[in-house]
Amino acid sequence: MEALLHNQTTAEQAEALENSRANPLRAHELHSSNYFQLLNSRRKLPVSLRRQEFLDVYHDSQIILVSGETGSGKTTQIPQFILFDEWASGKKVACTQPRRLATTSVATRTATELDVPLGEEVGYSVRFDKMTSETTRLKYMTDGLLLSEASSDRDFSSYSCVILDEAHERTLNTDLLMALLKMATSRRPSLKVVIMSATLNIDKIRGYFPGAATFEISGKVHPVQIHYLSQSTPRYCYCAIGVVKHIHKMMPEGDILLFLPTSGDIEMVCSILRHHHKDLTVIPLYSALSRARQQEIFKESIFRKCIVATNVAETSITIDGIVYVIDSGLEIRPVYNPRLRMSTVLTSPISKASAKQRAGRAGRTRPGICFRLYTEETHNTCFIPSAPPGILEGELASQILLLKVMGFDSVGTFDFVDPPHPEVYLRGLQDLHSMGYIDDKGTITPNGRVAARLSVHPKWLNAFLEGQKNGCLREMIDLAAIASTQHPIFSRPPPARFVADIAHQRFACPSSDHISQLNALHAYESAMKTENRLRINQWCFDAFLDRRALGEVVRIRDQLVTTLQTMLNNTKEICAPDDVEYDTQIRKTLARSFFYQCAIKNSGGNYYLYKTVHEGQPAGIHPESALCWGNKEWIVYSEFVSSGTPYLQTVTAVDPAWLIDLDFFQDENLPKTVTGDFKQPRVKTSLDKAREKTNKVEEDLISFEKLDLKDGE
DNA sequence: GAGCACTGC
Repeated sequence: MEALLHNQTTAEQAEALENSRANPLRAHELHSSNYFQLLNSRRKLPVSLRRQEFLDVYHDSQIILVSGETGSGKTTQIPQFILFDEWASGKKVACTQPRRLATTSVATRTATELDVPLGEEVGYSVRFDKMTSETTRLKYMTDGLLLSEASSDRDFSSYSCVILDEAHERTLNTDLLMALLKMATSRRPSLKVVIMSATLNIDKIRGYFPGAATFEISGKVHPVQIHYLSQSTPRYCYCAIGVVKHIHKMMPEGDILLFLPTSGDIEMVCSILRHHHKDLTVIPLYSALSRARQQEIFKESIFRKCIVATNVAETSITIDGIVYVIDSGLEIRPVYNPRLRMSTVLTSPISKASAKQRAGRAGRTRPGICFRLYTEETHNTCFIPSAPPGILEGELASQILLLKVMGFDSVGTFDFVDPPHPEVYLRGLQDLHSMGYIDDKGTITPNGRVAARLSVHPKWLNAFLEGQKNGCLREMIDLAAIASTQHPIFSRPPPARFVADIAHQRFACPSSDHISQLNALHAYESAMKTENRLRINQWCFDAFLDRRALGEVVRIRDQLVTTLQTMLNNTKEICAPDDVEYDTQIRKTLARSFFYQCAIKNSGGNYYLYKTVHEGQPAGIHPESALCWGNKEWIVYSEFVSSGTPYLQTVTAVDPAWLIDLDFFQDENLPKTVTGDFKQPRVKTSLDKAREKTNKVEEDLISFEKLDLKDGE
């Protein structure tokens, strides 16, 4: 490698080094025989044939856009090309992925290809899992992790090149990184940036980097024949069942992948399919399932497999051997409503890009067929080209705070690929201000700096400070960790939902769901001390607690404890679970730190039991809550979500006396009397009707013949 | 007249 000149290498030089008996990255070691076998197949990849061309482009530009479909080998090969070219720089090459699993598996693959132990020259870094060392020169990492590194080093000074992979997905983190890298390149001329994306959405990104060079690679995929319905149907579940039946009875072997929007649909379709086809292996797949149950899809089966999945199978989990894809054309999408501070989820049509991606899942190993349960016209006229970027869909308070802590003050005029909606931005600023993290001028405060360093939502810092006063800081940290896991700790598997509810009773606190959660977490931790590993699984199973989620809670909690060590050292815990005051102190702390998320009994209306104080929005309490009967006057809530019906989730009863001295309640915000009828007529959409029908289990399934499928494309 | 997904720090 010593012979290679920084940013002046040729493909010939690099390939000569790759061909040599000794490993160029580890001069004293010889290549294994497996290495040469792999090298042989790598050289046949479309991208490898154009290495010199790529290097020419790379040498001439600071920013390079690489577009190419799956199967081009760009994710594993391009970083290696760059690694050789940047070797002499002495700095690292970073390659980001939007997901943890992709990060670790692609790093493992690349380390094998370069014939080095994972964690040495090639490593990865994701939250809670690092495989890197001083010798690491090529580092795969999640986009979120690079972003958090950037918060203390906005010049990316330890890297000579940053590669953002899957940029077309436009995750919030990737978008932020693109903005930060664009600025960093003007400050650091030696920093190279490579944006890798699928071909479909590249125009927007190209417009964002006007001077960037482009490099396009063709992919190697098998053709997929597309069939559309000639007439659309609201009964997508039954339609799907009909198509599965047709494929299973009439078509040659090959596994089936069916995309449905919700886990409820999936469980229903699975049970009907299992009932009617004993010679078909039917497997549900969605992210809330345990790892073990997700692994079922990879198991060998003597029968044809039919995997019924949500979006997870679109990007996160790839399954080989799929020949038939059935696409309902629907998905669940979360959208944040800044005006109501409410997150909503709705079933909506997917994008053309998603439809293409879903169809592509049929052609991974050989030519396949995709059945789309919508008409060609629907696809062409109703589907948007690609999913909206994440930055337009969510709440942005933590991202604004991050940019402020990095020293970018006028975030409103910040140069993004897509600037966030002004209302979301203003709401974020307003929230940060009311939490005391920015001052009247919009400058970050000392508390704001601490909050930005937390790995949970910044709003939790106020709960920690309040907890410190009331002697329940540890409990607040536990609650912050529980709120940050991706799955609830209380497991409610569909077939045993009500059994689970009964099992959860042993943890229930009648006045607070937060305390119920703490009870469950603490019971789990004491079980961890006394039971062995195998027994703990059984213990969680019996208690209907999600072990994966609890494990994650403990890891997040420990991370928070490390970040907040000084604060904890200065805090005396005066509360213990057997204290009479324990519950009261926790509820009081929650009340005083989440006062802007409180709701009051809605005496005027009988349709929604509560209304939020801040927004005056009527809502019910989620049926999972112990407080759902509405026997408490004042509550604070953790989440306000709507999937049609607005629900307050994870609620705690509070005493209004705890709130009265807060600034927030000294003005007109405090309702003296609650009047008014909040009963609102709701309009039923066609999707609602569709759902209703599919939820009724009927025996007369639509037979495939009646569907009248016609050939498309 | 409704207990809907998926990522990341």
